[in-house]
Amino acid sequence: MELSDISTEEKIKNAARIVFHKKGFAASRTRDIAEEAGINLALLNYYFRSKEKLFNMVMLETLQKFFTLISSVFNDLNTSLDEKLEKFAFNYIDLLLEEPEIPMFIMSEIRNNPKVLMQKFSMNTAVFNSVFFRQYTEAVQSGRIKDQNFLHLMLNLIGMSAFPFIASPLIKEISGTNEEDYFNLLEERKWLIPEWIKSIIIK
Amino acid sequence: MELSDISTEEKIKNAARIVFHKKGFAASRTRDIAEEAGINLALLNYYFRSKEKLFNMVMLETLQKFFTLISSVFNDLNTSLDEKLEKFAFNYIDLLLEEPEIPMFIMSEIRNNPKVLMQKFSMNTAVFNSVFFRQYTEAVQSGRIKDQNFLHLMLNLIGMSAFPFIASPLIKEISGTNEEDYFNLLEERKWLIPEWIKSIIIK
DNA sequence: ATAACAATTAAACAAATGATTAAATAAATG
DNA sequence: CATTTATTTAATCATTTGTTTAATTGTTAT
Repeated sequence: MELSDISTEEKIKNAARIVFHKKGFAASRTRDIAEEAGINLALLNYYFRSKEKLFNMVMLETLQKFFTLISSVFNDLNTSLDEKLEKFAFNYIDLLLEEPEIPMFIMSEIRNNPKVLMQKFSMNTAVFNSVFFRQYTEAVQSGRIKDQNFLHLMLNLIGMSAFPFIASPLIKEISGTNEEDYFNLLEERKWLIPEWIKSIIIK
Repeated sequence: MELSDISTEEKIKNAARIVFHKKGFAASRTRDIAEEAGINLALLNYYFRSKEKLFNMVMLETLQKFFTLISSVFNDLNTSLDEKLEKFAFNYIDLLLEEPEIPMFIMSEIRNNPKVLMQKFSMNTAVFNSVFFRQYTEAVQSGRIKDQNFLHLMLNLIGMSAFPFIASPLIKEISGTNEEDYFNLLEERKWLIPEWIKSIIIK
């Protein structure tokens, strides 16, 4: 019983993640999720109490994954500023190649739920109190890099990595690029983005 | 009658644009739109035949606005490559400061509707057969700038401009930046992005 | 002014959808 | 084995939501 319990519950959660990530909360039907999971509709409310509770669980795990990655790179005491740029682009794009819907999912859902879910994370610590931030500030003060708002760096680093996934359907359509070529382009960016960022911030 | 007809129809379309842009198709209720327009619910189906038709109209106008801007900058015969970078960042961010929801709206809706709406535009001409593209190719061949896929440039240019709007709620939340400071940051980017792009592509 | 047409409204309909129930089946326990 | 507990299912409920209808009001033209 133990095993099958976990199994069914996991099946639902996995299906919910797939459907919610792809279509967002409002466009996702509980029947879609039940079908995707291959289970009876009522089981969804048996294991989780409502569509909303199930969604919150998926959202929480997704944000967790995102911020765990950020924090582990940005708060590593053993890497330099440059190494952090390299590691972030590489690990983040790698993650998104496995789950390309994550950026769109997070951004589009947060525009509806303002800040409810966010506050459970110590995101400020992960980013703005990070070792990365300290190293950046020091590099500015020592005159090695330009004195630009740290937010610009974050927007450029995260944006350069995530935007190609967010805009993927549009870009593929207008450029006529196929799946494989687009994948190769993203692989290239793992190496190019750190170089680009460096050439942007260096004096 | 003429005047009030147009007025009511416009009221509905404006309300639809506001609601659809903010919440997307699936999360928008026809009743929301009617209320936003200050009209009776039935008038929505009287003037437009369905929620979907109304949505398509809004989507079409939004894409129109976006691609008109792109094309007018990228196909100007009287500006250089560098001037086009400057003009695009400036005009595009200016447009988005007035309607910040546009990027999120376009990207999130296109992930559901694959390519239906897109083909009505000559986007390929606006971007990949553009004067801009030709100037870029020539600059590469003459050895002035690096030989990198044109798509990287497009992703970086559009991404750097649009991503701050897409990620606005998330970034404001984790950085604790208020509305005014974020606005100033975006104003700064109108000037910074062209410089960044140049330093990325220059040899 | 009145007939014809257009615009507006309140009410209702029908389908979709999140949630619940009660019965059936499976598993665990003693 | 008998009983209790957990899981699963089919059917149903209640609400939401896009759309329609029928009546009312407003406008135009003869």
